[in-house]
Amino acid sequence: MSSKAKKILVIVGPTASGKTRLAVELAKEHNGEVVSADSMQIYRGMDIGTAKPTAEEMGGIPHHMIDVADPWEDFSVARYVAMAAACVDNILSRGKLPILAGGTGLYVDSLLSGRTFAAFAPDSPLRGELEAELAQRGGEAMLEELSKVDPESAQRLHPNDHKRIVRALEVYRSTGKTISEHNRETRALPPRYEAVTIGLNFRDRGDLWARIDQRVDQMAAAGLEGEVRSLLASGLPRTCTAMQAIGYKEFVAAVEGELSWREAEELVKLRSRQYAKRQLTWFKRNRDTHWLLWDRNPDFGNTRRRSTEILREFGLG
RNA sequence: GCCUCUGUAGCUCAGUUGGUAGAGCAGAGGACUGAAAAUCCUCGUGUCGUUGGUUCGAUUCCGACCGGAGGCA
Repeated sequence: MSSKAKKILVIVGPTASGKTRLAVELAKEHNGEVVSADSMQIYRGMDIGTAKPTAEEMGGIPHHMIDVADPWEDFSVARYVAMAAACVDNILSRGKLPILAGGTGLYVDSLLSGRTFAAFAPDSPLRGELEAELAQRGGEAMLEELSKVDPESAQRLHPNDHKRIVRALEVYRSTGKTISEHNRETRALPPRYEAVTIGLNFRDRGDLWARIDQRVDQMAAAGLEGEVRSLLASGLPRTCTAMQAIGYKEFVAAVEGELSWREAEELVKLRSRQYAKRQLTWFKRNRDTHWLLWDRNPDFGNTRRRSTEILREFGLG
């Protein structure tokens, strides 16, 4: 591994903010390849509802980390980082510019930070046991138990945050190390890449919402119902991670008659707006992001020029 | 036309035996280290339809009017 800084471009932003298109345009201009950072586009067979770029939208630019898992598989950040880092390194080794583009903040940050993950099998029965224990004893009791070994985490976590309580106990019981220790160690690691980050968003939130609504309408028109039906027909369990995706879980409910199609579509729009807000909360945390804000109608020409300036300042392009 | 019910936060509704009101959802903000499109936390003043009356005091009681739903002619 070379000590030379590995420079990459990162494009983040809420859903429907234009990341995919900007990434492709910049890849063409700067000899780049796109690495997706999207927790749902990794799944094969989930195309319409995840707004996966079509061959036409890719415009001949290689895209990585799309269609790398089957929907019934358990995926994870750890797996993402391992695979995505290999892609990025490979692109760099060929002298091209890696463009990391996606809306899953945890994946983006984990890849860039150099974070490592404890070596243990995530599919051990431990998690299920802990969940059962928590369901029986309650969050307070489990937090109290956690506080015996890891008071720091116990204090940080809310009794209702079951997922993270289980996770903290899981890490401790399977590695003998507390999650606080683990986090402290990984935070001290040097970043894996030197990144310039461009953030895409609309100046007026109402415009983003209109874009989201429009996109959901397009997904429905493009046949999301058929996609969901064939996933269900393949025997995919509806409790798997992939079926938690916005657009899929609501359409599954419609297929099963729990919601009308109209209600399902409205719910997808609502959940997408709420998701976009959470994404913004995450991305705003990075103070180094260069935000480029759209007016109602995105002007890609102008944004491409400004992106190129940002890349130059960073020593790329 | 008459009778009954109804009008409270953006929406659906509680409630105040008269002392100006609170939930869920929506919305806003935040968190986030192996499920992350997941998960979790915080935030509730609004002419209590309008207008008269009774009262120290009315969103609450009474009347009229306006809007909505239903019933009878």
